[in-house]
Amino acid sequence: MIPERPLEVLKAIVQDYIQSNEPVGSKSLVERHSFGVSAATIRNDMAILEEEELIAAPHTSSGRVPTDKGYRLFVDRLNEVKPISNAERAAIEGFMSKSSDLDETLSQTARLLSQLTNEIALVQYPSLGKASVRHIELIAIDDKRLLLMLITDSGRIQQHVMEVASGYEASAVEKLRNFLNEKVAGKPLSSVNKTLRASKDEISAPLQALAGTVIPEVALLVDANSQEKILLAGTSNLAKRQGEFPGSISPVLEAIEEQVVLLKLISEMQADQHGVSLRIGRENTVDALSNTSVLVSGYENQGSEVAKVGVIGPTRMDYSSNIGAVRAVARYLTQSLGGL
Amino acid sequence: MIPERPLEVLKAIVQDYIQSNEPVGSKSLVERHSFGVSAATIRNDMAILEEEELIAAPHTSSGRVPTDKGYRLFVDRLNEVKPISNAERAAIEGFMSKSSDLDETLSQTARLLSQLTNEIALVQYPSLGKASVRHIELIAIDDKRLLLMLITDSGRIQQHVMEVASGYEASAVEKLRNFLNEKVAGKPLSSVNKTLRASKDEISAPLQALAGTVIPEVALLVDANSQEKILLAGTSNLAKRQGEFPGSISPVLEAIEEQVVLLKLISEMQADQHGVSLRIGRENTVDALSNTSVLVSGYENQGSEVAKVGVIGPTRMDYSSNIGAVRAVARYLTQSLGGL
DNA sequence: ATTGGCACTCATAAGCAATGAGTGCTAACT
DNA sequence: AGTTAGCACTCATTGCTTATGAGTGCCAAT
Repeated sequence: MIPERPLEVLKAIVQDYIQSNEPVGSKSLVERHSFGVSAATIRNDMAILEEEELIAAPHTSSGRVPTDKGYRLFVDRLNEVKPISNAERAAIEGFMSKSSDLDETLSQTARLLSQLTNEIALVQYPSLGKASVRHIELIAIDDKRLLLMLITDSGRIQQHVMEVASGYEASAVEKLRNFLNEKVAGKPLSSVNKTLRASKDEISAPLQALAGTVIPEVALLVDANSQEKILLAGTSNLAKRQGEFPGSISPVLEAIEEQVVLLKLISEMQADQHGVSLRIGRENTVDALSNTSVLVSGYENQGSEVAKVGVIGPTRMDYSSNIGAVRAVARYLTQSLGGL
Repeated sequence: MIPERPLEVLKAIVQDYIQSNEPVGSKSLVERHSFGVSAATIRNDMAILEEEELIAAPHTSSGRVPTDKGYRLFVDRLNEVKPISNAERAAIEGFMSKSSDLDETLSQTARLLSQLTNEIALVQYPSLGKASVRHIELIAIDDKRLLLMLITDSGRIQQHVMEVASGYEASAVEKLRNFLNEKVAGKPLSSVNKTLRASKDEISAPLQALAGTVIPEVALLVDANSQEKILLAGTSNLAKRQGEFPGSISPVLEAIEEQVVLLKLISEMQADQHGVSLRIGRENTVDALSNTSVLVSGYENQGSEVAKVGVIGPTRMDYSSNIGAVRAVARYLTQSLGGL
């Protein structure tokens, strides 16, 4: 077990390093914090920390830098989450309450969070997997095309224009619409395909032709769009702090533009005691993100978590503030989703 | 008037500089191109070009670099647009023909163009200003909320969920829907508000209450959403070539994330003889983009230009290839929009 | 367990000469 | 008049050496 003071030293190292982006040495440490002991003593403590691989020296005889493991211990045991300031709270509230449109709400949330944290913000669209159908709409656009819409209880709206053999009856469209809604409205998305397949026979003969075209499209919409989607904002924040960043930022940008990778990553993350989930450096299985930390929190709709919201930044990000900000934003997002 | 050979020299300088990103000197110039004259002669020609401010020297006695004006003359008079390769054509065709969904088509286009050019690609959503209404849809979600949808002939779909005083009749919704479509379907968006205001009195009494809530929302949808929208892709391309970029890239990223600025810029741009429009360096009124060139082409729907597609990159981009790529992508986009 | 002292390391900065690509200019050449 | 060779000059870049100094590790003393 690591004794008390060395842990305090680690905490100080993390804080100083986050602030200065310079390896921190024993001397500057005793200057800036009042440990009541001398630099030599701190050096002994640092030796312990290095032994435990909580800190490392970029080169022999230079200051120390926290390792991923060091950051991990810091956030798990040493860090007090900084509550967001009143100004920030005001900013969030002002931002959030504006729109009742899902797309807009989410993209505003992303922008807000990136400004609050100075990191890259990500907002995942409410997952369709857990959602249920609120309504299916079928609209005749012209005599050859139908617009099919799928509205979920999270407010997400998917639409698809499809070609149909011309010459269908206007009333047929309406009947089919009613039929579809009767069958699947209120049901979870995951059951839609099965339900529709099962009730194929119940369709009256004159509708069969139309239904034959439409139902596969419904299936397609459900499937294709249970593909998740992520919104990003503040990519320039990364570029801005490029100097502070070890190595090149472009692989990072590439990785996060690759939605599939990012989705896989955040879907693996489960909330911890703070209500957030954090991957530090190499804890991210994605190689390009080995110098970054990913911090997410879930937000809810109708009482269950539907998706994640969070930030991506250098491992030496300000965990105290960022955890607070992400948590707050997730909470407000849940709230404003309830009103949608 | 500038004589022939100096222009050839300028062309060579631009080509070499685009390729190497190093100031180019008289000696390497005669080595790589067969002018049939000596380096000293080229130096004289370069003196002329410098006099005309077509090239400049970063510091005394170093090679020369084209100025914005130099690039301008190059693209206007010296550059032959490189037709896209068969491989590229195949890539475009494969990419484009996949989806019949507007959102997807556009975002794929953006990704495609960024890969083709290795620049940041931008795709503007079809402008609502020139579009007309294909259909208005009004859907009861539950007893307190209505979903209002506006579908334009370009395939763009806008929707908005609104709260209404509870207790409306299902039939009222349908009647109002019919009424709205009768009035504005097929009409240009710009006339919708006026038309609806004018025909307010024609609404039968029982519908008045509902109409009073809905019509302002329609207006809102038309107005708020004639706000244009731009899709970006390949921001990492900029980061990747960061070394080649004078100064910092982060102001550039910030500027293009600021949609308003970008929209204003590209809306000012009018196609030239090549079918594309190009702003080089300081020709962009936006300060942050003084080291970048913006290259766009219009794409059409139903015979008239509805929006722009293009790339943003360093002024020393490969104009020959990029102009070809942007033009081709715009053409294919027009084509695949026709099928939507 | 803590501390002062001390030798040692090593990144960084500063100074300096050599290199070489590139220029501008002049005088000779066609 | 246009072209060229020659030459002196500029200046970024490179490599080299030499401080400087922050920081370490370790030991003997407290």
